[in-house]
Order: sequence, then structure tokens, then C-alpha cells
Amino acid sequence: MKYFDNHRNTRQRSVILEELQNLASHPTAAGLYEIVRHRQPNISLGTVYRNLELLTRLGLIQKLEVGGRQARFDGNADSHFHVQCVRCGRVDDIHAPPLDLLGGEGNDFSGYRILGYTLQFHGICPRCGKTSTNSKQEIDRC
Amino acid sequence: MKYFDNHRNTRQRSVILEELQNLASHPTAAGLYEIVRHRQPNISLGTVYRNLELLTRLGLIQKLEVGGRQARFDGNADSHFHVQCVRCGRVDDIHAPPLDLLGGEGNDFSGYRILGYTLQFHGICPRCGKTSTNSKQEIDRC
DNA sequence: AAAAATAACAGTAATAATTATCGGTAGTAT
DNA sequence: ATACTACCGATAATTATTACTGTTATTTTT
Repeated sequence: MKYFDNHRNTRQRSVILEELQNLASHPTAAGLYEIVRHRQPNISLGTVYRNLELLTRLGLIQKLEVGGRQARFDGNADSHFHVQCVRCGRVDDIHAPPLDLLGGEGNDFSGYRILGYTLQFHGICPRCGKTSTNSKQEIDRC
Repeated sequence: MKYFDNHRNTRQRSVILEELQNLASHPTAAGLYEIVRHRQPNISLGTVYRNLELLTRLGLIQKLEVGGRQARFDGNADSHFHVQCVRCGRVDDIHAPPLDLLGGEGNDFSGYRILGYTLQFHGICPRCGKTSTNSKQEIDRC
């Protein structure tokens, strides 16, 4: 059970990971909690949050910061793209190279009628690039 | 003042829009509240939220659903791309065509050291596509 | 294998961001 | 000018997430 690094392999932890990996869609913490409860009726929502956070840190799953207030989780940690339904919030995978996707707006992928996309980069801003790597996180000045 | 459609052109509303449009960065609601208070000391945080929501609906600004728990707002409603600092959360614009950007990973844009990107599509999922357009928003079933 | 150490749990309280409520005020239309 | 009502400030409520606390279970030490 090298999976969890030097963290314990608890029943709750492995059930959370298994159930998430068996889903094609990408549930919220609360959504996965409902699913996991079928196998672990006494599990706590806090346990689901705690483990999703840990599994993300370990690189076994990914946390998706998509539209809406709730985060979503993907049992597949490999880099790929997502579609979110603007009406119900559901998130699915799109398996295609980015260049095909950007050229193919208006087409259908994964059964979705595609309306558009957002492309966000992440990196280190000029101000943070000047301070040492492990300095305390700065306040975003405007 | 056709700007606000058939909504009223209040002092608070126009100050919020003006101050947001004068910023190169993309503040949170709370961040913009602090800025707007210099001109409107008695303005309420709720008013800022309410108007940012309205201005987004009117298409005068955009709401950015980026990483972190707080939404951010962009005074420029035209389609373009964003970088977010992974350390401080600040968000800035990137002005370049998407194909250049995807090819140019590792380069610097807007002074940021770029670490990666996320590409998210939005559209209508198969299930929602079957129901009428103005039906109540469905619950995301998993 | 038993005892000690501690990671993780369930349950619950606290926090943070956002949204809703409510009485009063100020734009807008008649 | 008056009436109508959207909008305001202040505050309460809600929602998602995180932290706390006492207990349980896994691992390590003896």
C-alpha cells in the first residue's frame, strides 16, 4: 500500500479513492459523501473533505476549481480537459488535444453542446517572484 | 445613461463600475469594496456584491471563477485570458492569441513566470439539452 | 503479544464568502 | 410635485469548508 505514502491506509480513505476513481463525472465533496455513505454509512463529511485534500496533495486525484461555489474532484490525476454544464454544473472529461478543441468550438464533445471555453494560466507574479520561495503567502494588493 | 439598461444609474453603481474599469488587476468583491470606500465611505459590502452581480448579468464586466474561494471581477468584458499567481492569488490579463500561449509554456507573460494552464469548456450537458431552456436548473446527479 | 504512541475518525463548532431580508431613501416616470 | 419602486445600508441567514475535541484504530516499540 505505497499508494498513501507514509499515511495510513484506512478503510474510509480507500473507499473515498475507489469510489471517486470509478466515476466518470467529477462530484463535489458533498456529492461524493452521499455515494461513499452507501459503503460506509457512518462516515463523516469532514472525513471526506480531509481525505480529498490529502489525496490531492499526494497527487492521486485532482481538485477542480470550476464555476460555482463548490470545488469538484477528479479521480484521474493525469492532465486533461473538462467541460462544465452551464445549467446543472456537472463536470465531465474531454479527451482531445487542446489545439483541436480550440479550433472546434461549436462542435460537440462528450455529448455536450459546447458554448465556449476559459483558458487560465497560473504562475508566479512579479512581486512574489522577488521574495523567497517559502516566505509566507503575500496578501494580494488589489 | 443607456449603460445600465432599464436599471437605475445610482452613484454607488457608477462608482463601482468606474473603479473596476480603472484597475489592471482583478479584485475580489471585498478588495473592490475597500477601493470604492475611498469615494463612497458609507457604501455597504452587500451593495458591492449586488452590483457586481448585476453588472455581470448586463455584460458590462466579467466574473472570474478562478482558484481560491473568492470570485474575482474584471472591468473588461471582452474575451481575453488571465494569469493567476499561485502564491498570492492576484489575477492579471494576458493579451495574446491562445495558440501562441499554449505553445509558449515556460515563457513569461505580463511579468509572470508561467507554470501551466487550465482549459475549461462550458456548454450544455446531454441531460440538460433534452429539457426546455427555461426549466428550473436541474440537480447535478453525480 | 501487550503497551505506548499517534494518525485518523465521527461529531460538532467555527469561519469565511456570499446571499437574503428589511425598513428607509432616492431615482425615475407620470 | 407626487407616486412608484428599485436600490441602499445594515444586518441576519445560508452555504461551503475548515478546525476542534474526545475517541478509536493502526502502527511502532518493547
